[in-house]
Amino acid sequence: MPYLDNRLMARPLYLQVRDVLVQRIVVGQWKPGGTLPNETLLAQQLGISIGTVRKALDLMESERIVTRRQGRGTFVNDYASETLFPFSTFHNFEGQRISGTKRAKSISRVQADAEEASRLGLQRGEELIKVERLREHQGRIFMTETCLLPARYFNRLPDDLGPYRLSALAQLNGILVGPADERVDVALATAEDAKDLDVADGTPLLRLDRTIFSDQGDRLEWRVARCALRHERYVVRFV
Amino acid sequence: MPYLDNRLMARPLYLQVRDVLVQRIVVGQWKPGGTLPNETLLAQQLGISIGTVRKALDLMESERIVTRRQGRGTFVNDYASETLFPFSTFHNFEGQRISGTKRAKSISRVQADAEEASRLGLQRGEELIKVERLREHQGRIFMTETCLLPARYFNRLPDDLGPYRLSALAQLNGILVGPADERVDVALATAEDAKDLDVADGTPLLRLDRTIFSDQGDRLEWRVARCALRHERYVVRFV
DNA sequence: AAGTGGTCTAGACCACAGA
DNA sequence: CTGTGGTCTAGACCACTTT
Repeated sequence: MPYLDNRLMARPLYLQVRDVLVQRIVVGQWKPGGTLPNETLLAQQLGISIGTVRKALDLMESERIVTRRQGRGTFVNDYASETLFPFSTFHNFEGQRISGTKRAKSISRVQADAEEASRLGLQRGEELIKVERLREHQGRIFMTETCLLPARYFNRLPDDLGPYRLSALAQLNGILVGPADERVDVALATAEDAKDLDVADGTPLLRLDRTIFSDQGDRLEWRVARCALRHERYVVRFV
Repeated sequence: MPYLDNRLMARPLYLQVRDVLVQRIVVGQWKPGGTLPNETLLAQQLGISIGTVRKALDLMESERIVTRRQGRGTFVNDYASETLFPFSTFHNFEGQRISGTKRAKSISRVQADAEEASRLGLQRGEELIKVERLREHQGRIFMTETCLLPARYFNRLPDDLGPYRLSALAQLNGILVGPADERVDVALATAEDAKDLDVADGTPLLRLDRTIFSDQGDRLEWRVARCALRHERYVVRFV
C-alpha cells in the first residue's frame, strides 16, 4: 500500500485520500476541466469504502478544487476559465461580482528589498516578478495594482503575463492556492495614480494590500492596489 | 410523525432534521451555552439513523449555530459571550481579531425615511431603533457608527442597548442571524465625525456600510460606520 | 438503460474528556 | 470507567444526466 496509512493513531484516512487526489491533480494526472473516476472506482482502486472517498471529495469541493454534479461526475476546477472568481470583492451596482479587464503597465524582474522580503517571507535579494497593471470596468480604469511574486514558484509563465490570474498561474505551476488576506485602508493618490485613474492629485483612494498564500502556507503574491470606485463597489460578504 | 417527512421526493431528511433542531434552539428548548442530547439519543428520538443526525449537526456547526467537541458534547453557541466574533474584520497589528468596546452616543426611535425603508426592505414610516455609538480600542475612539434596526423584530431589549451585539440581540428575540454584506469605500469626516474621532474636518475615513440578514433573508440591521484607523486594521480573509 | 453523485441506514471501533 | 463526538465500513436505494 504505497499511499494510505491505515494504522491506529494515523492521520484520518479521508484526509490522506484528499491529499492523494489533490496530488494527482497537481501533477496533471487529472487535468483542469476534466473528470475524476467515479466514486465506486476510486474506492476500489484505493481499497477503501466509498463513504470515505465521498468525505474526501466533499472536502475538496469545499476547498474549490473540484466541482461535483449529480448525474454527471466530479470535475477538476479550471481557474484559467472566466467562470471562477476566487478572491473578487468588486461588484457592480446590480450586485453582481465583476473582475474587470486587466492590462499590464510594466512587467519586470527585481530583487526583493527589505520590506518586500519581509512581506513575502523571503531572503532579501531574492528574485521577484513585478507586474504593474491597471484594471478597467465599463471603459474606465478604476484600479492600479502592483503585484510581486517570488520567481522561484513560477518557472512556467504564460505568453502574456499581464492579464493573468494568480490562481491560473499557480495551477500552471502545480501550486494550489490557499487563503488570502487583504488589509483595506485609505491612501492619497500619488501623481502617477492620479494620472492612471484620472483623478486629482491627492484624492483619497481605497488601498487594498493583499497577500495570497498557497495551501502549504507559502506566500505566493503580495499585491497593493489603489481604487477610485465609480461604477464599482467593494463588497465583503460574511456567511 | 409530527416532524419529518420521509416520502420520496421530499426535502432531504438531514435538512429537515437541521430545521427541527434549529427550531428547538430558537424557541429555547436548548439554551445558549447548553448542550444538546447526544447523537445516539437524538437519532432514537427522531427515529432515524445516527449518520443522518451527524450530517444535520455538521451543517449546523458550519452555520455557527452549535459547536461540537469530541468527548464532551454538542453545545449551542452563545452569542452574548465575548468569545465569538461573527462579523468582525478589525485586527490589531499582531494579527488578532478585536472587537473594541462600544459606547452609546444616543438611542432613539424614529420613523423610516425613504432611503432607510429601501435599505431595510420596509415600508416608509415603519418604526426603527436608532443607535449611534462609538467604538474604542487601546483608549482611543476609532469608529463612529449609526445602526438602524426594524423595531418589529426586536420586542425584547436588554437593559443597556448601547454596547449590545446584534447576534446576541437576535438570539434574545428568537431570530437566527444569517449572512451580511458590507460595502467599503471612502468618506470625508463631517464636523461631528471629526470631533468624535479626534481628526481634522474633512479627513478621509474608511466608510463601512453593512446590512445584516436573518437566516430567512429578512434585513435585521443597516449600519454605517466611519473609521479612523490607528492601532487597528480592517482585514478581509478569503478562504 | 446505464452511469453518476446524493441520501440514508446499521453497526463497529477509535480518540477524547471528565468523574 | 463511562459517555461523548469522530472515523470507517458495506450496502441499499434515490435523483439526475446522458446515451
